[in-house]
Amino acid sequence: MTAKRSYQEPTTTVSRRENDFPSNDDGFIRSYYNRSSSVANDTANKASTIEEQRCQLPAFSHKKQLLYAIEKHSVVIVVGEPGSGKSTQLPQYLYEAGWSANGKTIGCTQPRRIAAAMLAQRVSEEMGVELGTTVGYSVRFSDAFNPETTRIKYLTDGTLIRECLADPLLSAYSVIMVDEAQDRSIATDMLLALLKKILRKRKNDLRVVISSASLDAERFRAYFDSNDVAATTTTAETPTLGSATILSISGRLFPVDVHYLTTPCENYLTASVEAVMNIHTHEPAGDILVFLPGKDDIAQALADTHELAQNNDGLGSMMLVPLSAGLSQEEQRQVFDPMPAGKRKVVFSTNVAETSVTIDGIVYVVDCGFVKQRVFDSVTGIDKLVTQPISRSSAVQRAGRAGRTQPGKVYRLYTYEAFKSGLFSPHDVPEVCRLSLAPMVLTLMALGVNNLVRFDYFQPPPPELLSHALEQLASLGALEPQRAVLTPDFGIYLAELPLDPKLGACLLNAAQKFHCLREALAAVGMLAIGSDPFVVPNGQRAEAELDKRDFMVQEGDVLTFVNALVAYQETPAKLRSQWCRLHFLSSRILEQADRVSRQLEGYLIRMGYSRERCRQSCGQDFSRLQKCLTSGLFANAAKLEVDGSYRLFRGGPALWVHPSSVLFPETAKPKFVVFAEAMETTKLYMRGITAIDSTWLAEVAPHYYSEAK
DNA sequence: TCCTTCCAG
Repeated sequence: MTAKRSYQEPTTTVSRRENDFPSNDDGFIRSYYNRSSSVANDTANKASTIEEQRCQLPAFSHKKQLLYAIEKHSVVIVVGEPGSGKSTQLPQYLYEAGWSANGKTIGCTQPRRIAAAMLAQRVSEEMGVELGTTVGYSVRFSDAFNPETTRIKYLTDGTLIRECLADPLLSAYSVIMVDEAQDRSIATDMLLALLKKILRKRKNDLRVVISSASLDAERFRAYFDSNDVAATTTTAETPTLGSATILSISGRLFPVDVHYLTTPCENYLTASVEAVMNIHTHEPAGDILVFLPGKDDIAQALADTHELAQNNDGLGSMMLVPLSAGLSQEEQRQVFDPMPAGKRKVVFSTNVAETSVTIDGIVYVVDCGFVKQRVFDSVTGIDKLVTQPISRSSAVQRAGRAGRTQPGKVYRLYTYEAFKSGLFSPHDVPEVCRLSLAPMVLTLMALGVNNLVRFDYFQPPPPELLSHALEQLASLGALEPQRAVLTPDFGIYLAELPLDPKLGACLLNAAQKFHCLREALAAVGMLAIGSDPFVVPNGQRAEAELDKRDFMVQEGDVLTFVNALVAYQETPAKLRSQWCRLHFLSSRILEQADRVSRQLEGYLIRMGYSRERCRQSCGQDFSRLQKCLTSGLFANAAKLEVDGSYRLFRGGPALWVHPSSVLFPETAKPKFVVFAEAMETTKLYMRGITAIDSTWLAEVAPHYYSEAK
């Protein structure tokens, strides 16, 4: 039994918050409380027309202001909370005001594919046009637009960056709105920098709208203000434009009461279960959303809550649901199912529910205060998965999930003092400061950015990450010797491929040297997805493992995955999901990998490789495929140690075979391997392992390995 | 003895 935990009285919390929150985030937090809920909500207005609903959105009252700002400034930064209508309305206002009258397009980027598609759907309905005509979208693997007629186009920031490769000035667009810029993904940061560069060349005919949910707007303005946009010639026809200006749009969130622990908890898992039980026994109806760092935590919390609920009479009226990315559509659906009267839904979720997935009807949020984040170590070249305290903006975002449809409450499983202390940084560390930059550097170079150190980044990345990326690209043969220029026979093709450069190199080498594209496309498709297609259903471990033997080969995981994907691709489409169930394979993962490998085949064909070349198989000569994988992954070559771990040739920490690997049993361990990725979780694990012959290293990467060891 | 989340014509 765990000790009872007490929460501060909400009233005390509120008054303390207003008195001594640091002014920096004070405004943000308090804005939840001071929001007048005078704006009627959608359910109360079922009868109102689309046009009436549009007029009720907070964005509507700022329409004139926005249009004026965009007339006079080349960059407008819009700060708007969820529900303000900025993503749906702003592009429409611009369209109505004639910004696309010259045959140009108003683009609006989103960090996520689903958001782009859904917004396009919504806006086409509001405008009464068919999706794909005046309003369209374009994301990877799916689009609906017509270059002739589409005037409002939603796309992912990655797609727009790809469009830059073909049209460096983005001349098809008159306005580009970068939505959700607070996301700070590598793609968003890159896009901001590219747009700043483009603005210098398109002083008067391009407008940029940056929209962000955080109050960090000043930073965006400072960045764009340093652009020399207005400092050039001014004539009557081209009056001087102010550079960047800021506009605020209030949101439609309801007040959320914040509760902190009075004493720190030792274990966020037990604390979160207690919080759920407390809410369930003491609070009125309303669903609960619990934020936890990982899937394991979710499963454990769910089991614990289930047990506690069963042991307490009358508490069985809860419906417990897990939520994380990677669940099937079917599994995700029950998160959205409305509850019958008297039943309370409790969703245990990872970060997906913070931005990607929005669940209606959440009244209570339990926030454990932690998140798992990927961090890349440029010294070892190893990714880590680190559980760490969330940022304050993340805490605000999580809290906001309780106030979408009615006033709510958030229970933070940490103390107010801790929240106020340096433990919670104001913002998340942006991706450019914590991930491998090789893909970004490759794209920037393809766009003609040659001086990567002096490039005008939105936020300059750490030098060691940049030099690691340059070294990696050079070692793969993508750069001219001693020069930061892409090689014409390899580097520029590598930049075309939507892949990590290591995997792209495997693919190009398969086409150019090893003639095994059939399998290489499958291997790279699987590795790009990064998931294990073999599933182990509860209680069927033995059967699943037995069946996996049909695909398993001693050469390792990648070739085993290739066997599974090739077999999947040879199964008639109609039978595939049944075939997957029979063989304990995930049809979702194989379908994704198949889609990626078919898209990559399309790229190769456009590069001039024939369809026959793309279908060329290594047959039973697996060593060709193994060499091909070695040719891209040679920097991740490791040799077996006596304790069963592996070590990189250049030294470094002990690397372990993941228990899910076909090479996990002691007897299966080859002397030498290459792996696709190393990731530190509970231990430092290799992923996507392939057995190799050590003599191949000097053969495929002589510059890296002088001789076999 | 086990992996957070996104994304790329």
